[in-house]
Amino acid sequence: MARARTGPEPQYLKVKNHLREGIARGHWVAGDLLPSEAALSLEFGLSRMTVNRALRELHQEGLVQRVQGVGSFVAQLERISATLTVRDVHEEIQQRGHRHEARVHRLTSVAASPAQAALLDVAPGQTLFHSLIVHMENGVVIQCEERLVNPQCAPDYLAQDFTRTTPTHYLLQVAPLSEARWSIESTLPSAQEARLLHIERSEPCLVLRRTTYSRGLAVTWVKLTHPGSRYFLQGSFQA
Amino acid sequence: MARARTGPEPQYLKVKNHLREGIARGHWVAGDLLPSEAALSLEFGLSRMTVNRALRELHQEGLVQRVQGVGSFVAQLERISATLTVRDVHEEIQQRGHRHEARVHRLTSVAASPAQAALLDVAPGQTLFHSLIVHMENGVVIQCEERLVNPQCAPDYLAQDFTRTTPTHYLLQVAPLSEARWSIESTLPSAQEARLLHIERSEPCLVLRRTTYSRGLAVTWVKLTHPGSRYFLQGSFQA
DNA sequence: CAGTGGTCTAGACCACTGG
DNA sequence: CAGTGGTCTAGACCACTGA
Repeated sequence: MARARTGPEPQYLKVKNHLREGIARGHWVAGDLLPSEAALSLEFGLSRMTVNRALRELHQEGLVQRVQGVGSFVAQLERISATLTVRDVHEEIQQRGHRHEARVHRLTSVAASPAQAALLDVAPGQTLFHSLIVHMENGVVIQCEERLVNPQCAPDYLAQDFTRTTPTHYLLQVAPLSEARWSIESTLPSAQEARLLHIERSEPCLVLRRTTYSRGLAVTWVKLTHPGSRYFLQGSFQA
Repeated sequence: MARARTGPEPQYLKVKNHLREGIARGHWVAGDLLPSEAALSLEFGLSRMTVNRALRELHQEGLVQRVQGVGSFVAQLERISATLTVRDVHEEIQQRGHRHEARVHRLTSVAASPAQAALLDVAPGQTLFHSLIVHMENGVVIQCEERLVNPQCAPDYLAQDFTRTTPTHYLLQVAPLSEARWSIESTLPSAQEARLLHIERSEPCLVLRRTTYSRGLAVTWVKLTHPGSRYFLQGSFQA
């Protein structure tokens, strides 16, 4: 997807880069007023629409603050944002050129406890699917995946072979993703998790919890537990 | 900044929402070909530019895959992305309506060890600034901030009063942010960190490491250590 | 070749801001 | 009021794809 144009650099990108570099070099600092669309149109000899696109995209990227009737300003970068991408384990491991294996420790239906019911926003006692799967990279356990699934959204969940596909992959096919809420924390593993991950109960774990919604319904809740010594998240932020 | 228009919904948003809902409802599923710009122009009675904007923005948001000469497709959402925002501690605590306090335990210059030199991409032995600050929310320690700073980028770093401003805030003023690389992991604290955070050495911590660049130079490296029991990251993903 | 998306123009009308 | 950004049009030319 990276831009692979053969032709010359688009004009709107020239404007974007001009402003981006000016900001990066400190020519304009946070809070400064940038040239207006009209001024940039003249300076670059472009139509206003083209300049507008450059400024609009910088705004979408959070680098520029725009106020109708006033002007465009360099944004206060008090927050540092980055895109956190949570990939499907299978895909992530394969991309590293490694071998992925999964062991299904549990795949059953349960009557929702009050706590479980709250996670998926259903009534206590309602039937839910519950799975517990351990994922291995080249034979080493790196993730323990405990999951609750709303049967309404994926009635055939229990019939899947999760040594051949992953719950994430299956559920995304069955129920198009519309929203997700997640959290990341650091905790000690439960006795069961320690056993499944082959670690001591004293080894810290990176835990990712996520609830996924489709068409306004909570489809699934998942807790992904990783040994802290074998897993971390990373990313970068540009501009 | 949230859209607060008084007038009617813009046309390009109508098209965006139409497509977004179709995807969320499963009318089109991952890999499906969406109507062409020309088709949508006719359907909605809009110019191609307006429809183009709708599709382009959906592409930028990762929901749609576009191939020149072929068409626009519903993207494979194998990855779940979210914007991870790392805020300035001070701002984060104030936003919760709480009181922020900082204690400066170290603020000195050091000769870079080989390991430290590598973090900021300078020569070993070069002078670096080293700070160790503890941040408290309503009197409770929630973050231990260890930082290395390149003196070239912030020569007056040692003269700042970090009980009144934060290093993040100061450095963003002095050296405009152009790039950052970060990682998140779960580890046990060092003896020093445990002491500063008032926790046992057996309590897991959420650790955020980040290197920040300005004008191509590494400005600062920071390690933010949080007690796992008192801190976690969270976020959401839409569309 | 016809159909797609990628870009660009030279206008236009509007809503909003500040003096 | 003049100046700003927000949106929209009806064309245009181009690069790319697949038949």
